[in-house]
Amino acid sequence: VEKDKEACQPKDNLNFALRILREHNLKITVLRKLILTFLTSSHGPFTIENIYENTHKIKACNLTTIYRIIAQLEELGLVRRSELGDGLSRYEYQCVDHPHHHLVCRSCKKVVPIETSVFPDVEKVAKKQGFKKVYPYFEIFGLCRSCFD
Amino acid sequence: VEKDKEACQPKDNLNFALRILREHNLKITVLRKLILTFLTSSHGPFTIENIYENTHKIKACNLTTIYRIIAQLEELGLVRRSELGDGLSRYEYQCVDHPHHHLVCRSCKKVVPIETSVFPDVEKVAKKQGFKKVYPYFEIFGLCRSCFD
DNA sequence: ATGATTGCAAAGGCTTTGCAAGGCG
DNA sequence: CGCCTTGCAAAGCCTTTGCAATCAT
Repeated sequence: VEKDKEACQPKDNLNFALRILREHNLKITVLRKLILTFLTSSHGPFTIENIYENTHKIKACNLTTIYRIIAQLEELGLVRRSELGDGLSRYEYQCVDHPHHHLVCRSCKKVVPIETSVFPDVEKVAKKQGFKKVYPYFEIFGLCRSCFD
Repeated sequence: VEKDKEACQPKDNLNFALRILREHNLKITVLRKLILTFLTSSHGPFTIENIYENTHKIKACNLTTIYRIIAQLEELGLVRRSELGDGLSRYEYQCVDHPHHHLVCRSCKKVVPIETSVFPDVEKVAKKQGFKKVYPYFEIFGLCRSCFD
């Protein structure tokens, strides 16, 4: 999915996502809206469990359904998946206007966003290696102050 | 485990690893040696399955054992784990003299090593975010030419 | 009304654990 | 010989699948 620039203003993320759903003939169900509302208004990334808990306290639902909806959103490019090294996938709303990398604490999984501009050569290096496309999103691991002894 | 600089010459990786094992009172078993020989002489990263297949064709062994040995090697800092996004952990021998990042094709999982010198600001940026230590190893995802339509 | 979506139960796939047998030093 | 290591079987966990019931348009 190619997103329009103008659609990514903070408050429009939810509406943009709903539009994408409609364009793909996907119905605007209560659960989809709840999940998207949560993701577009919170800083992630979140585990499936996180998303399930948040959603479930508002409306009874099933873990399986969360898995399915998130998979669809990822497929549509509305959600980005991150692997932080503990075997749990994490997800966050992906806004093309605010691409960023993650600085991740290996121990406590604390996540700090880092501007993509910090690594200006990524694209160039990738091209040189024969890559046609690189994602402006990756995880850099380390230990945050409180986890470093 | 802090590694000595002089120990990381290509042909010494195996001996270095064996020394580390001894220093930790871990026995030099046939399987441990086979796995380390494979890892120190091949370019990774490899899945547990990869390692198992390679080892098993030389000596009958059990998948469980491979998991256990690799976990120990990772704990010792001799092996580095990578998550490439397909749910399978991958491992490669980690030599402090040759830290590098991975450029990974999201589709075919092809891996190209990238010199850490290409991203000189990583450390600085991490420090500014309150991180005491960052690993000079991370994965950058993209699509290689053959997988890009 | 009708095709998409959800819940529930079960199956899958990778990984870990328990325990007895075997191996290294 | 004594403790570490391995094999085997079973359990754990997260995730996916099948199918019938329910919902959005």
